[in-house]
Amino acid sequence: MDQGLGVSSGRPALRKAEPGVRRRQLIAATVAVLARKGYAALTIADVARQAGLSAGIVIFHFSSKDALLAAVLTALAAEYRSHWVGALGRAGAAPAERLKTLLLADFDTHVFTPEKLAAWIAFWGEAQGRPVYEQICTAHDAERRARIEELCRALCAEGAYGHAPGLVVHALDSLGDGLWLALASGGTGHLGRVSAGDAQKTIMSALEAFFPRHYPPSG
Amino acid sequence: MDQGLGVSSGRPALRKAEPGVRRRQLIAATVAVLARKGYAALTIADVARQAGLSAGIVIFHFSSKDALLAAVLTALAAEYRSHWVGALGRAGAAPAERLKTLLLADFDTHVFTPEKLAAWIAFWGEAQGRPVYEQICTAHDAERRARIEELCRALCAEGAYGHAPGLVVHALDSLGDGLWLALASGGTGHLGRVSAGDAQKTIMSALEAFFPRHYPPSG
Amino acid sequence: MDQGLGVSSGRPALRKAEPGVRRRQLIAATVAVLARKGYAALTIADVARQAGLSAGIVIFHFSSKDALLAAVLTALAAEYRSHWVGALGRAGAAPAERLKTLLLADFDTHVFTPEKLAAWIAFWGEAQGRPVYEQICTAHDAERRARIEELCRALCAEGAYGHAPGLVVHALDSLGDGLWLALASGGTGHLGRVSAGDAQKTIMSALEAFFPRHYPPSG
Amino acid sequence: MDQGLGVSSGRPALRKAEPGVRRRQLIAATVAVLARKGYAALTIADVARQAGLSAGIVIFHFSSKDALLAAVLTALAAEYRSHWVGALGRAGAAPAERLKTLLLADFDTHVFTPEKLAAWIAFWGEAQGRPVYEQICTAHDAERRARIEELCRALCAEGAYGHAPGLVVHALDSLGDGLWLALASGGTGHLGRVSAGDAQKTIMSALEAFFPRHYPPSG
DNA sequence: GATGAATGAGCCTTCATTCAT
DNA sequence: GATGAATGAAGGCTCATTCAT
Repeated sequence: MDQGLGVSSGRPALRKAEPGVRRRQLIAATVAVLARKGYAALTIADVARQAGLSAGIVIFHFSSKDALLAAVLTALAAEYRSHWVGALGRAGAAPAERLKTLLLADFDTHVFTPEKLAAWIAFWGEAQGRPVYEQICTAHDAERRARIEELCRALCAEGAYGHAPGLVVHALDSLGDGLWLALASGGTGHLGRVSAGDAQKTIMSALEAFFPRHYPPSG
Repeated sequence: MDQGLGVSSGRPALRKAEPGVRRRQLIAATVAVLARKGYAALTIADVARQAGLSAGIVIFHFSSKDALLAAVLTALAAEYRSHWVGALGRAGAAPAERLKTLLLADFDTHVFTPEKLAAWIAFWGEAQGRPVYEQICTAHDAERRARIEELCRALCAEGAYGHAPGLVVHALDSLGDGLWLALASGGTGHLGRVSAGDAQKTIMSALEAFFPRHYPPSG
Repeated sequence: MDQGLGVSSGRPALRKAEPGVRRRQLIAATVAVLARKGYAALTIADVARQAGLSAGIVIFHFSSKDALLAAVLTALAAEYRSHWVGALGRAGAAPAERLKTLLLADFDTHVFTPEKLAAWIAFWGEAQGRPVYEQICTAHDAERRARIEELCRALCAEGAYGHAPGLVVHALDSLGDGLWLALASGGTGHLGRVSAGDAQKTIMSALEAFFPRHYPPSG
Repeated sequence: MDQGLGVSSGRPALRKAEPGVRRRQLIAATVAVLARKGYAALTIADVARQAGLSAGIVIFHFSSKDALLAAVLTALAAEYRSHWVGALGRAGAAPAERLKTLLLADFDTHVFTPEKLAAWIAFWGEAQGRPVYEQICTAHDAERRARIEELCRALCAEGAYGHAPGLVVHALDSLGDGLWLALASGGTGHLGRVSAGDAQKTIMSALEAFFPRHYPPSG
């Protein structure tokens, strides 16, 4: 359910909204602008217009454009983490199921809308030379990667595959990022227009290839 | 051999350089600034300073900042294509060798320096809403993808793997992009610091998983 | 005794303060900010923070920032006048004593704190082009100057000094202003750090020089 | 002769003016605006308009508004110093003549136009809390004050006046500042409109009072 | 070709003022 | 009376672009 950045923007401004609502509204508006115009072209005026508010209020709530963008990335990262943690919580105990759940969660279109994907990519592009952005992501990423690693090691041990688990982890993790890229940019990522479902099928085909005894090939 | 963007920047300006040299010099300077400051923060003045020239001359040679950036991306794409085309030309006739050659070529550190990778990522991040950038990449990418697809189909047919070739192509292509991301941003892409060699090993482990009869596992 | 601007600022806001208290509190806060940040950098938010109140209430009580500042200057001028008028009221009948009392009253540290001096100087600096400020001061100043002139003429007549009384008045009046400047800015006014006592001694040395028969040299 | 800040403003902009001319022109324009609108109300746009140039060029030459204002004060201080140093150079050897020359030099209307006086006062008003401004003035002031002190001590010794020389110095120095204030603000300084000639007469009357044997009373 | 002063559009940010609560 | 979110008008500053030299 959309509790995070899903505040629909464009509504008329209400005076005295309860605390936090304005921030969420402005963060959602920023994501929308980020997806539409990219990072470099985004202006505070765009965000304000998107939210149906004035430019002054953006600074009032976030102090600066930089702080707003950092808050947006933080919110995206928090929502991302809370999604995969939740999915893992609802998954069974079998490592194979858990790994599949974790990897496919990235392509749940209910949460990761094209807009949010585009916002992510925009941040990736600007992360170089902006240690702030890298730091915001790194903590969460490390946690998720550790889960993937645990599960891959469990599967490798159970299935006696002979893979170097580190490389498999690296491959599955990078594959996910690459698929997001392909999904978001539909062309820049070397591929034609693909859907989230295609990405999930691709993830599965990789799992089948790496761990055939745990994921019996469907084809 | 085409050294493309290899013109070292920062050298003192030479008067009366033959046409084309200045352009290459400025493109190399732009790549350097892109890697250091990212797309959004790049200014014409930065590029000029990096090249040891004046801001006016940048506009003189490229008409506008947008045109400069388009020229940079075009040059990167041309160099990229010429590299894999060349590698494929030097490879043998066996599909397995050709596929490996093609995929590993992306991580030849002689050509794809960290600086250039960073520049690529910067463009990816800004590609949304800038059809110009997508168009520049798409033509070349489609060509490379067609080669990968041919080779994968050949391997699938030869090895009777039962994979859906389309998914494998998608996986291998996206994996490459994800690895570039990991390589360039060392953390943002869900991963710790990795080397180009790690990326190549990871590619190989995927090839071994998808096509075990063609790439006998090394572990 | 009228303590004027002596309401200490920074205290927690009291609800339902009787009218006039809030105004005095805000005026005192403004003086404090004026002394700390100067005229140009003063903001309503600063004043409100200094008073422990909100920005809205400042406008509520004074209608506008300009009106607040005019009220502050008016209050300073009123307090200034009431001080020298009171001092003169307590002085004897002899012109020499009365002149000395009047001139030294400007340096009574009990009333003219460094904070208030700084606020005065800030207004002086901004008085050009702001006729409002000049008007507020002129009326009171003229009155005080008339007293000085009366007394100087009396002394000149009594002592047969041969001075042009107008020039002596001008000198004594300007000297007072110059000493305030030196006192307030401790360096900008051509002088090192000086105390109010030094200023009073300097005033006395001028009186001794101009009217030696009335103020027998102490040195 | 007016070499300092005397570049007349308002002239049409010439391309490629020799270096330093634009800076002087902009400093002169700033002085004019400072005199007309005061420190707080001065904007970069005002300065540019006064100089007949664009706002951008002000930043181009001075980096920031603060740096421009510091440059203006520095220029005023340098011109001030060079004026009294020059006057002293042209004066005779007698301390009495030298002191008179030094003190009256402050009121040479050829150099210290009403505009410049107003600019000085504006800086004095803002000097509190701006250590930059105080520092710029202090060095020069200390030097001038040392000269006054030397001369006063010489006169006191020669004339056996019995004054405390320190107080006389303080009085003469502060009197000068106070007279500038009176001159510049014509009312705020407790006085009606006065001329530079009045100020010089007032200075002379103080010298006559302090050192009657050196400056025989004219009245 | 090359330079760099100059312009002007547009952005971020500040801040006095308003007003619903 | 009092608060503080919200607005809107500037203002300082950046930067792509122009152009005289």
